[in-house]
Amino acid sequence: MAQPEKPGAQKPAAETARRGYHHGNLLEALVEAAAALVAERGPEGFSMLDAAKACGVSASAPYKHFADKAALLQELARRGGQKLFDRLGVAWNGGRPEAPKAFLRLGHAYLAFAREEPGYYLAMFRPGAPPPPPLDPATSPMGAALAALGVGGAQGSGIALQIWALSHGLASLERSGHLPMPAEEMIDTGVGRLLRGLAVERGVPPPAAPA
Amino acid sequence: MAQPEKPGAQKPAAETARRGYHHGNLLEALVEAAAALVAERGPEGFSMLDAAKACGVSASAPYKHFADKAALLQELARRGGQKLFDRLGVAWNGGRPEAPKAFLRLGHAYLAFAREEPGYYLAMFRPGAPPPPPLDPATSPMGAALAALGVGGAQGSGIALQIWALSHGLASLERSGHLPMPAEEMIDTGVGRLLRGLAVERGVPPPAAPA
DNA sequence: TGTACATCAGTGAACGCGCGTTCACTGATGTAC
DNA sequence: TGTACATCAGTGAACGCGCGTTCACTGATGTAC
Repeated sequence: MAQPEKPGAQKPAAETARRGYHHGNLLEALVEAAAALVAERGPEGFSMLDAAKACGVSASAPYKHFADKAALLQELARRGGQKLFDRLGVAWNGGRPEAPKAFLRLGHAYLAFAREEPGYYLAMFRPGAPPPPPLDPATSPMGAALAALGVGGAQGSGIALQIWALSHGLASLERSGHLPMPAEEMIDTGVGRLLRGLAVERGVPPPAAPA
Repeated sequence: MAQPEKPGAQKPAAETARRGYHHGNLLEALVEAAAALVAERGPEGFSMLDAAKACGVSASAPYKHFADKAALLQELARRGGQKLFDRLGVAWNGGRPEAPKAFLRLGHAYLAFAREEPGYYLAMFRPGAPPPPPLDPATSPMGAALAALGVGGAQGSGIALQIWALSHGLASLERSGHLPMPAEEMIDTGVGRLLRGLAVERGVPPPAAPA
């Protein structure tokens, strides 16, 4: 499944470069091309033919690597989950053990992912995608992330889910052009308010608003 | 544009009922059919032919009322904006002048709209939809709503936008099956926390958590 | 009340297109001897 | 080092389909006289 990168094999602009009859790394190139196309036109606006064309390959070649179009999109979503999971983990660990800082970084990482990897992001949340078992750590990336962070499941205060929902909403609204101010600002004040609100709820002194 | 309802013209299951050569209210029926189809299969999974079929009409009939497919989807989004605007207004006014209550109702109304009118909701926020000028009250439904509520624009505390983003995120995550608990619960505690956090920020006594 | 006519919402056949997918094939690669 | 062969990632022609859209038409409706 995982194609190890050969040491000497640099490939800038991998999609268009062909090295002869065999492509060499068509599977990877197809995923990248799909991500770019989905980013451009949305999950439904992309076609197998376009992906093949972007890789400089005949229309039937992709079927040597993916059973059908749905399989390619699913792989895109799967990888998106992995990428997001990695980013969230780095962000969280970079902020621990200060909860406010960690949660803030989590939100920023989420926004950055949606912005920098729109193809993967859209593939993950496309309408009609097979819904994962809710927050099952085995299949849902956020489930895995939240579980790994020790804040998942239905048993907690819900603060992690609220920060996730806020981030997700901001990312979506930014994408569709509805936000009149930078999403980062909204995350900063929003996460601060959620955490301070939670502290008040629990009767502990609320953390100060960060600079 | 607005087709006044004839007093005696009851129309249960309007789409399928034909009264002869002329449909009588094809435009309305097409919009309703489109909403149902989009709800079922997503904004890209619906076709003009399906809409026509659902109305019991030939494939070319819709073009007497809409220039093309995009025009139908746009009309769907426009009406969705109107419906949402109406719901939000009712919710807000039903909670005023108590801000916590009003904001809570706002969030619930948003969730209810996404749940009960998924066709309109998806049409409004479909990827690739022409982005409205950000929160322009003239064209953006939320812009109009927020402006009417006196909380819009970039000048405020951003609390309205945060509640919107939280609601939007929860609605989207619920749709895609990612939420492990009822969205209403998350709204209740989330809005409470945001408002209490804002109060702390401003140095005023925070509102108690509602029952 | 009856006829002529303008209007216009519908029909249905036809088009061109792009897409997903198949299938028999062929060229390149690597391994066995 | 050289030849035979298995493997398999590619080709390219072909298919069937559904869709968006057009066009000349026709049936129903309402108004003028």
